[in-house]
Amino acid sequence: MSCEETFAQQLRERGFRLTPQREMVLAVLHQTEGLVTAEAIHQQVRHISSAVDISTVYRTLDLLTELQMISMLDLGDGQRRYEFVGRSALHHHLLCNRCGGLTRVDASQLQLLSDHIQREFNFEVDLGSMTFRGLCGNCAANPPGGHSAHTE
Amino acid sequence: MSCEETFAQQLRERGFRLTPQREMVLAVLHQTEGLVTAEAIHQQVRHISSAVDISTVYRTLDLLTELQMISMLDLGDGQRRYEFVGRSALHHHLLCNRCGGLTRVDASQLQLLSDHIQREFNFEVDLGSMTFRGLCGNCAANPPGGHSAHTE
DNA sequence: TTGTCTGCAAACTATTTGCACCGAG
DNA sequence: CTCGGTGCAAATAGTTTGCAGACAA
Repeated sequence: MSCEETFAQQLRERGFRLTPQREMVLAVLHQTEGLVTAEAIHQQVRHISSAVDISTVYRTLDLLTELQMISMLDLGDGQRRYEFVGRSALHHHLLCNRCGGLTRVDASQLQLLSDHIQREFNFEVDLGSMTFRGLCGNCAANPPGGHSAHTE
Repeated sequence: MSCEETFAQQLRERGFRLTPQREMVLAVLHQTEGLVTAEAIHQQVRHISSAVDISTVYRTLDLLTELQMISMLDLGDGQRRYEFVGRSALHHHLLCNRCGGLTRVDASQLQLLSDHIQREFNFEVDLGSMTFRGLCGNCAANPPGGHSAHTE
């Protein structure tokens, strides 16, 4: 079953409606490799139909997240990012607190961890939305103002 | 060495100054069990000195985070939370995407994972700031708009 | 038809920033 | 005395919301 059919079906099951706006937002996410902001999605959608409003994009993103067809990432930079689930293998991210660098990491190795958390805490981890914060090798090796300067 | 002495020393080493405002913010965090928002810290501090501004609190929180004396958590609800490092054993959190429930989990079991990421990706994970998003047992068992029909 | 969805515009709010004065070192 | 720190106030900006009309089912 195509992703659009899945979408339509899930909507129907819950009494939601399938609108062109929702189809367009899903299509953009489906076509996009990697993370996208709501703003970027909005621009893509306006490419097709210029009347679509950003608030509709937000509402649709909430819906798609709820249906678990996309995953939402909040990197803490004040701008959420979204990603189509199934676009690539399940993965999580490493985010450097200093330079903001983002590394994508295959999540298969976290399956054991996730299973453990499920059993131990009865909590269903969404591996796709996980972000590990810390310091990348580069920033860890070059601390800002090691002993004198504090230029940032 | 007390936490205040550590603080004073770290500031000196970097050419920063020790001000009453900074001492107060640190004291509040030191006394507080669990997560606090900047707003809550601000209120506590104003209890002592009513002239302290929230922007100073934010600037101090950035500084303390940089010095790794506190850890910053962004749960994605538009409000960051802070926590004194060493207040309790290193831990991470499980955040339910639906009900917002937060569970604190001892991080010792993640040490292996963290070591792995360090070796494999040369990335220094900050375990204390980690949040696993997903669904708590309760919400997973009671989906929203729950046509409570199928209870397999 | 009917009740959901949308566009519009205004609101929200946590956080940031410019600036002139203040005070720690 | 210096120049980093602070209070004040205004700006920022992503996201949310109220509402009346539009439209999928």
